[in-house]
Amino acid sequence: MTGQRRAILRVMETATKHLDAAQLLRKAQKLDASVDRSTVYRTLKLLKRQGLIDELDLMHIHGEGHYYERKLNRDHIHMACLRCGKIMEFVSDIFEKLKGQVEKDCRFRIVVSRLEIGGYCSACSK
Amino acid sequence: MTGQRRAILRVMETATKHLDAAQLLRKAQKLDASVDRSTVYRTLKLLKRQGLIDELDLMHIHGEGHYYERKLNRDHIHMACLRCGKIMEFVSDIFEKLKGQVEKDCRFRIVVSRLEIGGYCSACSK
DNA sequence: TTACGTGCAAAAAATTTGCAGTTTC
DNA sequence: GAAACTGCAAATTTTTTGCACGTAA
Repeated sequence: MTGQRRAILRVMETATKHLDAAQLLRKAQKLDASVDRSTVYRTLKLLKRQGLIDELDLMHIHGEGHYYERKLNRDHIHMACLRCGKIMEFVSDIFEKLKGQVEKDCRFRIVVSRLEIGGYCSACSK
Repeated sequence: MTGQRRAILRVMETATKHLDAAQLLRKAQKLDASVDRSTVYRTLKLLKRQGLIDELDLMHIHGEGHYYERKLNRDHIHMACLRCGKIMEFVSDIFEKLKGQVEKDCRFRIVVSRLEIGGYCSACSK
């Protein structure tokens, strides 16, 4: 556990929205100016492998990069408005049921799952 | 409608598995040697916007690129085995129900949705 | 004809790697 | 002290863009 990793983890823990690698780098450098881009990528890969964070695309509304958020107890769906760009989250029992069905019907042991939906939010579909 | 686009479309239509941009380029060039990488990307963007193809990550099992498949009537889930790399598809009524719930409960008009699951297939979890 | 599509080459964006030196435990 | 981690710079990988030319309708 190094100072650089501590800074990156701190940023992930306190983030209020989904961050991409570049944003994460900038924020981590405010806590420890020595943090390098490659350390960010290396740490993200590590956290991903440990299952501590989730990687998102958010429907690539901005660019081709990835976004990250820490994994919480409860999985959630991400919805991205194709017009205003707003990202919404939604927890659903039906989603849990669906995953249960996949595990059972396909005999597939789920490690990670990602449901992203693109469309128009209530404000934008008026 | 140009010869290049025809070649790209033909490849998409006859593909038996998910192709990334580089594979699509190679296959399209076998039909029309003049097809350029940028035309592939431009055509993919077009087809994506028209809702004729879906873009997938397949959990980034190989590299950071995207995969493409033509959109069929019925949406399906993609499962990627983290050990053997096999990609499986699964159609589920519960998935349809989940999307209905999102549209209703969140007043969100769904245009495109993508559910990807990473884990271990039946053969690999033995 | 004329708007749209194309190849080419170069740039941009996103991520990874080799390496020599540092830090953690 | 050994193993793991780091910054740096350069390389890869993936996608996009500008531009002059070509082609479908």
